[in-house]
Amino acid sequence: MARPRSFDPDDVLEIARQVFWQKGFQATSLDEITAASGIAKPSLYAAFGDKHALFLRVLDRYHDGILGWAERVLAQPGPAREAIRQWLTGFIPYCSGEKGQRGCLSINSATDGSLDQAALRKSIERYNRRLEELLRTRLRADREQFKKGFDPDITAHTVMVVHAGLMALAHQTPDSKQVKAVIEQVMGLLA
Amino acid sequence: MARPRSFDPDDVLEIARQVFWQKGFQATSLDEITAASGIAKPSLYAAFGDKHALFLRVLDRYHDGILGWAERVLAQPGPAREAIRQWLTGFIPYCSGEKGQRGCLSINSATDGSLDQAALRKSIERYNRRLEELLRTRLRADREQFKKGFDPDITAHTVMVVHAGLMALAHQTPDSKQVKAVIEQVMGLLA
DNA sequence: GTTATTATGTACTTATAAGTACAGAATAAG
DNA sequence: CTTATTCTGTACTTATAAGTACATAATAAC
Repeated sequence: MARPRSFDPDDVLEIARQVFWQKGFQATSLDEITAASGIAKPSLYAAFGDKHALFLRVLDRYHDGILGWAERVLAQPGPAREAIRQWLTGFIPYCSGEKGQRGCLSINSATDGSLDQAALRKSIERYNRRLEELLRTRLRADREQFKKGFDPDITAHTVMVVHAGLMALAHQTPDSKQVKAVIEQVMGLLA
Repeated sequence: MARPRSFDPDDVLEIARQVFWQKGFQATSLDEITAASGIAKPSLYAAFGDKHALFLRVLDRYHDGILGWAERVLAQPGPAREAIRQWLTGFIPYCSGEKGQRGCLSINSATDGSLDQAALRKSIERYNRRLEELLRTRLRADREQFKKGFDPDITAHTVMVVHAGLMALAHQTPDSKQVKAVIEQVMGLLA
């Protein structure tokens, strides 16, 4: 028995993600988000809390999206090697060329010194832990396909490092061929 | 025939670097730099220009420091493999444990969406190009030490990606043993 | 010592952006 | 239709931080 909300919170989170992703947390003003979304500040504050809380919601959403996708790709039948190759390859559009310029929202946030609040660190940490767990689990399961002495745990972490590196260097708009070549070379470690 | 400057600009750049590195460009106010350095704002403006110009000076200095060190390490006699292992290993204190938390000033800046001014992008691009060139040159020179089909150019870039990844993940304070293990595994690509 | 010149420190202006007060609009229940 | 309740938009307050005006201090040349 009250006036209903005039917008879908998910739509606003989607728009906020675009703005935050483009300019970063600090440099994004709420006025820009109200301009992009058409939602006035009091409504944003009522729905999401302050700027940090809004950003946390956006980041969690971003994490969930990537984790869901990773789960699907890494659960594929066939050799672990191919699943992981496909996982890495899937990032190419996001870490090369024009679209890749903004890099990864999570890594951009992790490297932003002004964002070391506990909640954000926790969200990022959890995301990385889960991603690495997916890789590790898959590599462990297919252990016999690899050479003797193959260490799935270290390899999972190495793949995380490569992924982070590709996303960090994405801001220089590298060529997609170059990214592909690096992935192919790294696949040499999965043997 | 005038009043001499009461401070060494290099000292101020050193202090500014610490503050910028800890908190990031946006979150660092000039008041914090005046507090840390004891130099009042008008003197900073007279000596360095505005905040962006000061940061650019700091970043260039940072780049020069790492490039100088890389040049020394990579010019070492002995196998290229060992030189590069030593180069990567040298970053361990800066990408693990408490001290590693702040990561790499250059990568932190590259991933900061609010910093996409031309001058900064150029400085970072040049830095990365030079580093990769040092690696590539060294790998090319020792080409015969590697297996047939070894590609020094791609490998140089892969090492850059790993380096960037380690620095990006540094903010989670990983264990130095884990970093070491990743480096050792990646060294498997230099064969 | 005087003077021209450049640095320093205080205190200011100005702009921007986070967060909110409040009046009015929209709905569901009765 | 009335009313309680919650949302919306305008306009505000407040804080912070970039950049500067101006008076003063310190030096080198003469």
